[in-house]
Amino acid sequence: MSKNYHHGDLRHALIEKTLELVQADQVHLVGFRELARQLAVSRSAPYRHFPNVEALLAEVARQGFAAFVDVLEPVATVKEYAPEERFLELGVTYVQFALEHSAHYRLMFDCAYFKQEDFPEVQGLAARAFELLKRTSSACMDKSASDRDKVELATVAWAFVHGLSKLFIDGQLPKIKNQKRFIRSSCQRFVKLAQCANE
Amino acid sequence: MSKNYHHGDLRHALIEKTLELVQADQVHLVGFRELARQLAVSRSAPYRHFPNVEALLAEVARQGFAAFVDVLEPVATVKEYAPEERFLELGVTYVQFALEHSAHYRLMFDCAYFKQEDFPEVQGLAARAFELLKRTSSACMDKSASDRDKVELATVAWAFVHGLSKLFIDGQLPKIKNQKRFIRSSCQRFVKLAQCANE
DNA sequence: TGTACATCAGTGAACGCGCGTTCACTGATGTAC
DNA sequence: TGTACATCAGTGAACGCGCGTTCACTGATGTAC
Repeated sequence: MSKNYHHGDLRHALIEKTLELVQADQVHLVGFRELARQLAVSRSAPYRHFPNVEALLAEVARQGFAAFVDVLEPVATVKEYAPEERFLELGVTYVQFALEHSAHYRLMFDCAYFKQEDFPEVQGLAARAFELLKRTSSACMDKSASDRDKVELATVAWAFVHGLSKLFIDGQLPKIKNQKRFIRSSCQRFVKLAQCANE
Repeated sequence: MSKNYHHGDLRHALIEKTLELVQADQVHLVGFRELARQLAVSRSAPYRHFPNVEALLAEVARQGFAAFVDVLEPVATVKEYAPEERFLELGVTYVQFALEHSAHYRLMFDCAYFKQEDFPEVQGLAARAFELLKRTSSACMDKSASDRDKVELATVAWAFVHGLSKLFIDGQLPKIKNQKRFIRSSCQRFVKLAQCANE
């Protein structure tokens, strides 16, 4: 494989470079010209792999969601856990994924980058993630709980983990010493909420 | 005041138009040229009022934070309320402000628009808002609670209201029938959490 | 094993566009006398 | 009350820039015979 002409795996390189720029708070630089420049490739080369920038961003988000579901699903299905334990671990896993893959997380949930409705595969994966959350939180409720209540609890839980992730990622929190410990303990507080909801 | 030459209050008009575009999910259109076009004014007119677009966005955010603090502060200082009541009302007020002023809220908390560290006045107002939240949530805790615990509870509360606001604003929630009622009831659930934290 | 050919991935020039910003200018407004 | 002048807010032409996108092209790779 020649080093000068055929890049080898430009498609993959475009995706990686995009993540790198997002991570470095430089989304405004994500564009075919700039990417081509940074990858030392001609301006028009990216068009071999994506019809336009939006499609590239959507593909990155899709991969992010796929990885997200892959990480959450096993946690949501551990049979040995009690419902509250599963709920807790799912929350912790959610926030940790967001922090470890912050560039992905940003692209996944910031509607400014691409129109989710134009990419049904992305929507499908996002819906699966929410379903996992709903199923796991619902398992902590009384069997008599209405579907409306279940959706509400899932939404409240989602708001919490999403908000926490966003504040961390955007650097808006006052410094916290032991981040992992903080995430776990705040999620623990949160699970109690589900128990209160039954009362 | 001539209608054709002197605009009258271009500064104000620029701010309003910016909010209008953000509200309509068209932040990408916010720029001096486009604003000038929409306000039927020459390209260079905006420079009479702001040195650059970032300064305009920061000013809009500053006004947003000022209004935010103005709305939260009275709620946080109602003496007739019990601590838990104040905490609850503050949360409800927070989310309602975010939804009623969603364009402002976006500019206030999305770090992509301008560098907050370059605008100390904005930072100061943001810090005041967090202080209000911290003071109000702390009042619900045992007197023996450490400052660390107080910051933690405030952060958890912030994560929740911020996450809920963001999900609503970005249209990522499944449809909810009675939005106001939902906000109140989920904040109520949340306040119980503060009580649990004392146990 | 060698050659001919199809295919694929990247090139580089070119088009048109919108942006930010500067600058000498001018019309409108307010103020001093 | 009227005039002269300073000041302010907007004009419009111009500069340079980076972007997305198209298009005819060519070098590299793989495959069939």
